[in-house]
Amino acid sequence: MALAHAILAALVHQPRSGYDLTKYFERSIGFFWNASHQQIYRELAKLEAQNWIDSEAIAQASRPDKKLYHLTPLGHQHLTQWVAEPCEAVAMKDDLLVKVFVGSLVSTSVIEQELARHRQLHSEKLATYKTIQQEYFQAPRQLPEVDLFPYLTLRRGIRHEQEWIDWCDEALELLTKRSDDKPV
Amino acid sequence: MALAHAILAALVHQPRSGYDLTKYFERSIGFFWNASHQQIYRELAKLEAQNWIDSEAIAQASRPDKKLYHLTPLGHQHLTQWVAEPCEAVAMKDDLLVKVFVGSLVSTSVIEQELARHRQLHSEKLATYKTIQQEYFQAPRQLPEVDLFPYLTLRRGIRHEQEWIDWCDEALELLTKRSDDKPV
DNA sequence: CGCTATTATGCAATTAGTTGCATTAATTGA
DNA sequence: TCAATTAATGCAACTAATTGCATAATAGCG
Repeated sequence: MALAHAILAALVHQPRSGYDLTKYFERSIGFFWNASHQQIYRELAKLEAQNWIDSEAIAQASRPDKKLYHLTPLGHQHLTQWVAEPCEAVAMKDDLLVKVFVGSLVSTSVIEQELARHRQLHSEKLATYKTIQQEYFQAPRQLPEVDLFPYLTLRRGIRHEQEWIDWCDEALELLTKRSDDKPV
Repeated sequence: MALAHAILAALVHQPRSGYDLTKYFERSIGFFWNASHQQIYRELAKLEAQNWIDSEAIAQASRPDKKLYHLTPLGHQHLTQWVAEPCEAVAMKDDLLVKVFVGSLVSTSVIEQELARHRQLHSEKLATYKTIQQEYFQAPRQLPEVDLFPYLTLRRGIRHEQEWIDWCDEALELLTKRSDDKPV
């Protein structure tokens, strides 16, 4: 049910259309919960049927019409309740690690290249996060509470990407040192 | 298709039964790819039908009989090919972060308690990983290549859990400092 | 005028994962 | 001897997610 709740969370401060939500799930909340537009539209229909959200048809002149979804009091209540519930720690699930685990099946350079590539991907993501941090969160201790929480999730993103980079470096160092010892 | 490949990976060095695999997915490879026994048995049937693995019936006196699954040359070939393919970075997906994101909906202490609880869960996991490290990987630079790769995945686990703990600490520090300023 | 991009919404099929239930056999401890 | 635990395997129903396809309207460019 977490997609449902992620959508409710995205509607707390403002109404959004399915399209808006799709965009929103490509940044912000999408940094730790992603969903395709197909998923989002399907879920919106369910949520509206349950009366956790309702929709407002907006006719637009310069663009196709849209439906703006608002959180209902019932939806707000359910979201609040869900936030207060404890949840389990999610387990890692990462195919790259499965590949590394049996990395001895292929040439070391294949793994090295893949690690270098992922290091690059993560450092790009880190740069994105750091830009957001600099633009919106200059003085975290002065933030109003509503903004402190999103800031904390951004901090998690930054730490996460940094951790990835550091691990890639450690792994690459160990692998390259080894291939120095045993050249092909 | 990654569960299929995770199973193949688990069978590279030795044959295992569905039950063995279930146990294996509770540790080792399961630290970064988990699966229930129902999933595993279903997948084993598929893999055998594709001839990527084959089974050997083992009659046991002191226990129920079992089926030992072996990787076939075809399965080995597909696994090797899959390992060599590049893969995408997996996005984070974590309900705790969704909850923190809209943490302002509930009392700060609710979030603080949840963060403290997760900090505990992650430090327990970290302790598990560190024990494994000490028992099996004393001298990483002297490891044969086959063991170096699993060691690298363990290192990732350790860094990951440490990163979680550090983030929880940072978050708790920011939240408690704030609640000092504005007591209820 | 036609092409591409953007905005906007959705259905259908398939694959992956979760949850609940079920069975058989032996071991161990009360 | 009975109950609980461990070893062992699996089906069925349901939910969640991915993939592929489809449509429609407008804007902007050449």
